[in-house]
Amino acid sequence: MSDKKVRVRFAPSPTGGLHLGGVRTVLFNYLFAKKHKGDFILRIEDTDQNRYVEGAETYILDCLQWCGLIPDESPVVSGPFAPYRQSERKAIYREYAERLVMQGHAYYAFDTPEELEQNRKEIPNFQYGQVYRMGLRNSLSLTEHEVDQLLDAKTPHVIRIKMPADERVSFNDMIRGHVSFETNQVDDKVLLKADGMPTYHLAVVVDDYLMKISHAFRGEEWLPSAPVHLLLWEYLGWKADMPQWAHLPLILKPDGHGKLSKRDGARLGFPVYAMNWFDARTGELTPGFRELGFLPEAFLNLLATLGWNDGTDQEIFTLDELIEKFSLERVSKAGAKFDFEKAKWFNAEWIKKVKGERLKEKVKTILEDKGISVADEDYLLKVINKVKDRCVLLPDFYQQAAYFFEQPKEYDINSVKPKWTDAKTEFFNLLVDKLSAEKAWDAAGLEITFKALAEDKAIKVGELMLPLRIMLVGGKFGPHVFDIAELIGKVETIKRIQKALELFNS
RNA sequence: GGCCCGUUCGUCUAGGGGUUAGGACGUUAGAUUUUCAUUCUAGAAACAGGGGUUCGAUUCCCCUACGGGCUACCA
Repeated sequence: MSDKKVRVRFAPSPTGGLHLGGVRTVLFNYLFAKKHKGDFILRIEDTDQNRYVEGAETYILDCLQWCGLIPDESPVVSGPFAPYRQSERKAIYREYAERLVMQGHAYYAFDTPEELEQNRKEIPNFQYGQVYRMGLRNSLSLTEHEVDQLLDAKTPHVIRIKMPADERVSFNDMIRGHVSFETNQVDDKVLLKADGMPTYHLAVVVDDYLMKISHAFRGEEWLPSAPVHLLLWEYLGWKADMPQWAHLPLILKPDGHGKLSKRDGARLGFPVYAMNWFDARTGELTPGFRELGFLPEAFLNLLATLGWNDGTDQEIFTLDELIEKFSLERVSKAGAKFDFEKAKWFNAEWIKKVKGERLKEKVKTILEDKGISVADEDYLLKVINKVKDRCVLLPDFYQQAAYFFEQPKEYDINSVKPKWTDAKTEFFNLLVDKLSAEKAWDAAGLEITFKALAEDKAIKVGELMLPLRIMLVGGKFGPHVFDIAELIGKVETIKRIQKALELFNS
């Protein structure tokens, strides 16, 4: 690695929500940058007017915010290489494209999209390149005079790279090692579109150069266009400054085949986007990990271990640990199928690991959204610490915590009724008296009182525990019953027993 | 079709010329929990196939198969 400052960039196009794979690319960029005390830049690649979606850029920003992966330079924080939106850099690219034309490494092409479409249909394996370009309308096949005329008449045209014949371009990928391509196999990619906007190919090279990017991470789907980019770096005379590349393995569908897509999430019932994405045009809402109840720590953790490991058995990592331990040599080459079950496991682990305090605001919101008012935050914290080990997703806190704040709405009566007896009614009536007289109100003391009375009445404790649970909780779940009684307090405990007693006896 | 990349339990993966091929999720069985979950213990479960190289290959090489990606004036 050279001694130049590490600068990496995440360069999404604002066309919709941020996909799992996108966030993982951000993560790896971020980890690499922070590990090497470098800069992490966010650059918006909005060169396609047609696919631009309102709100997508804000979404990306919010998403990075949620994950805690904050860029050092971006359209909003700015920096020495602004602007960071390619649409605002439009004028820059033309100059370089023209330069390539002058040097003979690129040329004007006047073919209409329809003509090309026609060719692709009629000629098997049609490629705009070596074989066919002289038969098409461009500044290579036309005379200088004809070209000037077309240009003067403002004929719509693009600029294409002229792929050289019979060359082998190769480079060293940080993940894959040596990769090489035959130039004859690559077509003359469009560099500058008819609307004057650059394509990704030109823009990424120009901006990576201008923004002094040292290492470039992107998905494996970009590997086939690497030779184009490589040649561009060379032709523009920047080869010495070319970033080192790393093509990340893809995240695949859990079942069938192919890249994981938004559709798969809907089909298989799990999120694919980081956060909810609402498409104003279609009115469609695509669910996200955040809203489903994932902690950002867990989300990042599961993404990090999808294609990377530290060589030990450790699976749970904090962001700081990831920064410390991350290394590209340990990124795997093969694509990984996404496993939502394991994703949930990561979240459960993080809910257990994290301090109750960290969960307070989130749980409060969940409860309040369900109409439960949370006045006492210390009490909430106690409740959270009692039940957090039983929650996989944040919304699970509703079921696990609601009964600490209000009487059960529903009772699992069927678990009690068949074995209900008058003796039990008598027991609980006596219990109410005993509890009323209880001085100290703590779980251990309550349990002693309860068991003593049971023995006195000659009823098996086991016969009484479940009814008491149903009385306090409403169902067969939750922590130790006496812990619950202690927390909800004397008055509430007695109230619930009395109310349930009426229900059981009606 | 062409080009490129890849291939260890169902899934994520560790390992690496000589190992009882390790871990995790999930799954199965059991223990603990007078509920449920947690936790704990145990079990089933993998080197795609064929050729080389080698004393020895799952590991290195080649081929095949399979999987994936790209093949737009999209990124």
